[in-house]
Amino acid sequence: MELRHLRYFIAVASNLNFSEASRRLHVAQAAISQTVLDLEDDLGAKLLVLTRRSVELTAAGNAFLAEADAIIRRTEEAKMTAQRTSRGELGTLRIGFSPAATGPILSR
Amino acid sequence: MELRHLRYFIAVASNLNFSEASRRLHVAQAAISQTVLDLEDDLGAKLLVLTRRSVELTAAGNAFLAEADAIIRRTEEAKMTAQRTSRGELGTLRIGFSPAATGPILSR
DNA sequence: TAAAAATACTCCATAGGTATTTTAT
DNA sequence: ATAAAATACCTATGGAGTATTTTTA
Repeated sequence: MELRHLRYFIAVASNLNFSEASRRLHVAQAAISQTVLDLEDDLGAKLLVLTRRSVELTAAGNAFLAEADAIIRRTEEAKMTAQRTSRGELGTLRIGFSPAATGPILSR
Repeated sequence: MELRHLRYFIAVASNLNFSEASRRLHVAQAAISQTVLDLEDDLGAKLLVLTRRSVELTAAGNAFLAEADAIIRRTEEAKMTAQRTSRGELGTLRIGFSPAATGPILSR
């Protein structure tokens, strides 16, 4: 499983339509279809049912959609956190005495 | 960013050693090196510093490691949830009257 | 018949392997 | 000199595109 699988599934589940997801993601419909099938195969669970005139989520699909959404959001937060920590906007401020004038008085 | 990046980074950060991560993951050292560099590039933040005789995490690396760990664990939970829901072990039980004997008395 | 998803096939981008170089001590 | 990471290069897997078939209504 890769984030790509989650991103494509979310797009399909959000629109309940593979073709629409294809347009939104700028990825061919066949690629999305294949990726979602691969995901179902990896999970060992059906996520979608193709019904008359539309796509519906199974119970598993519903549950997984919420999880997938949370995971994608978390990856975005993780990226922000890394960037902000890197810039020194986030983290632990440690202040202390140094034995001499050798050590850092501010470190992270 | 894909889960592969997180998995490789976690392995390196856990062992503080690329070669050891390579052995554990059964993936060539060069591939891991490249993947972690790609990750740092994508994030726009250094995660590791190569110091004498070892690898160390930067503050950003430390923060990102915790996030990455949580994300990977969450993907595993999501998979379990989908499987269990699919098997009917998890979900919403809905019981009610049907107008006649036509509708389901148990649905999800 | 129409509209959408699955399948077939092809191609190419890139993940990953091997070999080598660089770096650090 | 040694050990480990980065770089170079090559190969091959599989992601994605186009075209077609299948399915559903």
